[in-house]
Amino acid sequence: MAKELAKLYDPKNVEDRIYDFWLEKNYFHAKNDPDKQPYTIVIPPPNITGQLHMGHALDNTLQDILIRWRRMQGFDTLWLPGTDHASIATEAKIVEAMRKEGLSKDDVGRDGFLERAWEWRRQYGGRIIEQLKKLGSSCDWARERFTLDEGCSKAVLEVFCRLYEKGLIYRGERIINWCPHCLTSISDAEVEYEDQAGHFWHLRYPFKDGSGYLQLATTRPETLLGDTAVAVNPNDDRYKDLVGKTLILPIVHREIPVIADDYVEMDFGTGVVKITPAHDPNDFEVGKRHDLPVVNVLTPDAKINEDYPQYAGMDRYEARKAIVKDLEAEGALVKIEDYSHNVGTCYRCGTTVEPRVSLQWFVKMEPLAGPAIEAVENGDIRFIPDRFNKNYFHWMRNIRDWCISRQLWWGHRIPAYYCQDCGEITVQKDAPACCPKCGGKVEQDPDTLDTWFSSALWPFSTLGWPDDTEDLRHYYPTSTLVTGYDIITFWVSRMIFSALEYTGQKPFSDVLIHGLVRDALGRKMSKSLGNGIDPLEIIDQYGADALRLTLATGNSPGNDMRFSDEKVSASRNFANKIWNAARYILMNIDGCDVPCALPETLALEDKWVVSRYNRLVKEVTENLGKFELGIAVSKLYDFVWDVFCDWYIELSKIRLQQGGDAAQDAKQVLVYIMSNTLKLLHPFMPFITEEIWQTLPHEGESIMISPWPVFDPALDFPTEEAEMQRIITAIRAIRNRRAEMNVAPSKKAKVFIATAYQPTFERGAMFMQRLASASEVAVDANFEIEGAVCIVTQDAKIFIPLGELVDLEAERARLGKEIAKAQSDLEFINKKLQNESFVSKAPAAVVQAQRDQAEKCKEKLALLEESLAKLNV
RNA sequence: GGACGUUUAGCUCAGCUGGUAGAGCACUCGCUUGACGUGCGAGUGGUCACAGGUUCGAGUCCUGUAACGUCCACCA
Repeated sequence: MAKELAKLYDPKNVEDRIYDFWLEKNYFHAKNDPDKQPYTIVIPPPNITGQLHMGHALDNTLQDILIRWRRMQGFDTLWLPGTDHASIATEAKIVEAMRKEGLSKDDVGRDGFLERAWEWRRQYGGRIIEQLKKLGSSCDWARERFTLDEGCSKAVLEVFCRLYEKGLIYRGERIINWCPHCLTSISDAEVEYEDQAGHFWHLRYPFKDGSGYLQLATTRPETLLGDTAVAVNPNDDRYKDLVGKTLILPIVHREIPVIADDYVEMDFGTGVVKITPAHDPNDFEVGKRHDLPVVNVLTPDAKINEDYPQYAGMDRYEARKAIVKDLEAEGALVKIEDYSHNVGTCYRCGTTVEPRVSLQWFVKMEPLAGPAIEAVENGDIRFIPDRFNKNYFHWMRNIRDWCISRQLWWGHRIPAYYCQDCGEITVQKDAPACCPKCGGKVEQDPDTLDTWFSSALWPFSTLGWPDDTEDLRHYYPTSTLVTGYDIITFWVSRMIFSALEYTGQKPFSDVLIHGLVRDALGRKMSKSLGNGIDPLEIIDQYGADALRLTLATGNSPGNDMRFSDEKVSASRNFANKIWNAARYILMNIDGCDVPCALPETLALEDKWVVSRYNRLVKEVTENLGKFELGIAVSKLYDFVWDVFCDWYIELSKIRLQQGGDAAQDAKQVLVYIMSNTLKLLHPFMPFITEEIWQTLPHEGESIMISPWPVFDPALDFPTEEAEMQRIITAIRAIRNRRAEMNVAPSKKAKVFIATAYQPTFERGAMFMQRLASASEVAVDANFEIEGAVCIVTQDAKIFIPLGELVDLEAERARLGKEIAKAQSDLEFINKKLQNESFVSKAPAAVVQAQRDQAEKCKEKLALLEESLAKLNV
């Protein structure tokens, strides 16, 4: 940075250069220093299909703030980056790309497909990583991982085999959620429910013996093809005698029994339910209890299968129409009612999921959930804010087995081998040459694992587990996980039970939960709405620091936030403000000849700003410790703009103009406060703080590895702070009066101050000259100036002879107003003090404070009245 | 159906363990102030969603209501 700086801060000239400097110096690299306390964050790995969006920007800004802060505090920090292979999302992209070439998965085969997928990952997988760098993320890129890399895959195999041996992974025929578009099973967590308008079709199923019929209703008439029973409640007197009788299923004309099951609600509808075990999860359970046949009527892409030639090939909605028509023709349709119900959809593609019976692999969850619940209950793992405990507990306590097999090719292939001869299942890490039981030929399960199965291992698989590595020993368990509330169930919960089960340790101590970044109108940013804001465009326009500051400002754990251009430009303005404060200091110091330490003697205003700064250190550090990043940054904002720029820099101008020792002291304080404040600001705005810090006198080679400021009791100056505050109050009061009276700032005026704090105001005289347009300042304990404007503060009576400029009437009115205000204030306090129960029950200090205030109020009132009286003379 | 969150100045939001409400933006007035007009100074603007309760005292604690939002469960 040259001495002649541009008036405006231009991030484009700075950010890439600084980032390259950090990389070159290898500052992001975690040294694994056994003498230092570790602080570890593993990144929530973004999908390789993804582009950086605002959610990532927020998530990673928060992580970078924490990491940079802890690094400066002297921790051995590791922020471990990486990406997720995102099985469904990536596979869908590849399939789509192939479709455009006129190819299908079957055309290219498994190996050909995987080749394409890896090529895709080589080409695009690094894209989001480059985008994270633009944000300033100080990740240890040398440790970058990928969920499908060798190490992570090794961990996946290890876990799968261990769980299988322990009986916690099993294969079974269950009803699962099937996405007819992605053509794979998905877990319960991957289903999103939405309200959809639908219908109730009321149907009649006749008895075989011709003795009438049972009436029931369904929202999915097409599943009737797969009905294998009709159920009623065992306690339902209406139907008690009918249980065991046989019905004829309309259209199909198959015989099905009437059964009794508690699952049926008597008071809902007619109290009769058709049971389709193959196509409804509840019916599946009923079917199991009653040993009913499971009749599948749909193909994987949700078309009617070959068993029903008249409908075969129709998709489920076409079939519905056709079947309703046929039911009507057969006289089985009673009526159609409008009905709105919740329908499960695939969280990836939005297609309505189809419950489907199939052979899948599952993780038995109950034994794993126990310790996971306990770890949060006993405080080993903390959610911030803690209200998310409730979500977590609810999910964990009602957990169902986790369907982990996916009918996809892109992912970790299930290490299960089936003997083609004897049917033996062998689960092991390496493919067996032949069946260990009969020596027959074996074939590996074609399916892969749920993406979340590998991300569940992320905090330790990335550190080398299952091997006992140095990194694992030093950096694990990790410290903080930063993520949005939307993936607590998908990811956070699964990491917790996985870590406890496999490593015997928690995966992390604190989980900082943040909300969603919404648009300026509070809407979720989404592709379909087209209201997404591209963080890279914001960076391009305003700079990464401005974006980061915006995301940190007002950020409160767990709460959503709105993003708007106005906020970013306010942040950009703040960056510019800092830039100009630095410019001012650099213009006034001669090169780097100012030591970056406080001078031996501190003037009143120095002590004031140092004391304020010292308190800032404490507040910022404390709030970072509580994950209140928004509060920390707002304290910084206020200090920089209000305390340092608006007051201290203005005050410093007096001594800088005087020159000599006084000027030298002021320069030192300016440099000291500026460079230390930059340190506090660095985690939030890394680029600009580095750029400025490098130009100021400094020790060390980078702000990002400089020591974090520490609260110092020796820098606490409460007396001087209060003293300076009196002067500031007086200056404000004078400016206020002058503004009210429309006195041009260029018009200087004498100021006479009558006060009990004579020394204070004598010291403050020069400040008033500079900042309150005073031509000269006289201080005395008992001034009485005739024909002057009188300003009353709690500490002083200030007279300004502005005779010719004063509108007497206006002044009278104004004084009257002020008296009224003082009176009502006094009244308010007196009312309290006259309240016996207040005086007796409130703490003594509070009562005393009120008494003091009443006294001051009385004094002020007296002064005001006196002034008014004088004016009237 | 269950749980949670939000409701404070025109807008976006702070307000910790209860002691006469704050910031940024917007608005009004003034300013070629030797760092910055992406700026400086001064202002206008709020019965803190509503109703009860606890307390000497409630934006702050408790109970309930309403609106908006989110998550979970789900009756065919």
